[in-house]
Amino acid sequence: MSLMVYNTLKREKELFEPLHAGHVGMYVCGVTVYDYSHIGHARVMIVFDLIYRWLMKSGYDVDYVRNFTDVDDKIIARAAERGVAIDLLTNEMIAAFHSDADALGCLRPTHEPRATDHMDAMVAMIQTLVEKGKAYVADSGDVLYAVREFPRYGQLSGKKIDELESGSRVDVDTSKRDPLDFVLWKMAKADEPAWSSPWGLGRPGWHIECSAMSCGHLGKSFDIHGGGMDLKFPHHENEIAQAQAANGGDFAHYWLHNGFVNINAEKMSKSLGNFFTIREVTERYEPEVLRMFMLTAHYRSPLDFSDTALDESKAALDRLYETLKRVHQLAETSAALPQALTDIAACALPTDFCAALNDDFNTPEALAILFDCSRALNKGLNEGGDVEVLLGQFRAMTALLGIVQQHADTWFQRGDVDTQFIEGMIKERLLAREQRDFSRADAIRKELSEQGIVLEDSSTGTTWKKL
RNA sequence: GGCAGGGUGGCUCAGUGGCUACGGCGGAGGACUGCAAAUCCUUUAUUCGCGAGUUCGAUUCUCGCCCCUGCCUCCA
Repeated sequence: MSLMVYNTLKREKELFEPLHAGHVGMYVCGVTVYDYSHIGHARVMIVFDLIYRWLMKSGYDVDYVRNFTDVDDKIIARAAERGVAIDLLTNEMIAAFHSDADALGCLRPTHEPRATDHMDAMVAMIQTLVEKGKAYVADSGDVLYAVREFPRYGQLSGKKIDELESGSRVDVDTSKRDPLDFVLWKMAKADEPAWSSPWGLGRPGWHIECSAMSCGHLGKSFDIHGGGMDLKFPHHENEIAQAQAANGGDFAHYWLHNGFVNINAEKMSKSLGNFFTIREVTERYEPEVLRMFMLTAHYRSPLDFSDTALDESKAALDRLYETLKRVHQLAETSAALPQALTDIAACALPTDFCAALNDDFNTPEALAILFDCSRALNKGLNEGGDVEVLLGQFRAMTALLGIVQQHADTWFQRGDVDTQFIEGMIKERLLAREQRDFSRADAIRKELSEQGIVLEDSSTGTTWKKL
């Protein structure tokens, strides 16, 4: 089966063919670590985590690199504001990022470089650009990239230099040869962190960081470069210009961009105040709900965030967990544990599920297949048929998507609950039912229900869950 | 203004040149149950923004129009 991916550079889906057989190099732009990550970041983490998982499942040896931008104006400002050292702030935010990503079920990339650990590579790349006449030292002392010296500038975004300049909102900086020229090396101001370079003390511009880190880990040419839609221009455009001009290689072959998380159909942003951090959301919803929510839409589509949408994702997930719960019940009563419960690696994915993911990572379609499987499984469980194959598929699909990874009881019985009290009430109700004292039984159920506890009677006994 | 991507049932979200337009949420009816819950079954868009064209046939291709979002400044 072959993987088709939408390549922003070509503006069409194309067959994915890695540079080196059996191996994939993937670089994804990470975050600037000056604050907690928001749900927009969560989308990038989850989207590329899924892509990472699918590439590995497809048999590729994947080098997945995601950076941390740990030197930047915002970081400097935030550290000053808080009166703490920059390291302290960035280390704290990186730790927070990891705990968020882990909670969302994202696997750690193979490499997570920090910009400050790659200064030499950045300086070297800038030096090459200066030597090749693609960059120059401006009157301000900053080193700038000369966009006019790179004829293919605009290949990714489809923008033309002249069109960009007419109606441009860029403030004209007189030290620039062209208003679009961007900073490669910024001269240090007093009290700012600085590194030495042939042009004096300073620090790198944002764009060169990613070019240096990606090429440093993956080579001059590699397979996939990803990031959020808004990074297409100017960030990725500039990365291409730098890397191609400096290395002469073709840089990344496939450019993948995920759509935005919107609030009320508008882009989430701090200026609009419609901004949620991952931890704010996961305080109110299980992290898996957020992950599920991200998978319900195709990765390139915009995704409207709301409590209603989250509630729907929660409901959808509950449905899947109901199936799992029944499987657990089956396992408890049957002599031999189904292999699918003990050995997920041995479980095969359905062909149409694979086809969905091979079609530009179509997770909504993949989920539809999962739900079909869930229904078939429920039915098989109802009718007492052989469900081994279906169960294996169910487990394999949920494992790949990174959802339904908890025990059903953990999922349904979480939160503030007095288990002993509930179990006691259930026993009392059972007794009442045996004596056909249904009004007493119903009173017990009502009392529990008022505490958000729902009872479910089945042939194997009564179970409960918390709403 | 330039560039990019959209408009599919009450909501959400897939998809295809032609068989009954995927799935989830919600609604209705039924089976099961002492009654529920959960589950299963049935049902819920003569129709895919509007108009025209291509075609034997278009929601799917082409053109025009209307509307929405993003990028063009830091941004996932």
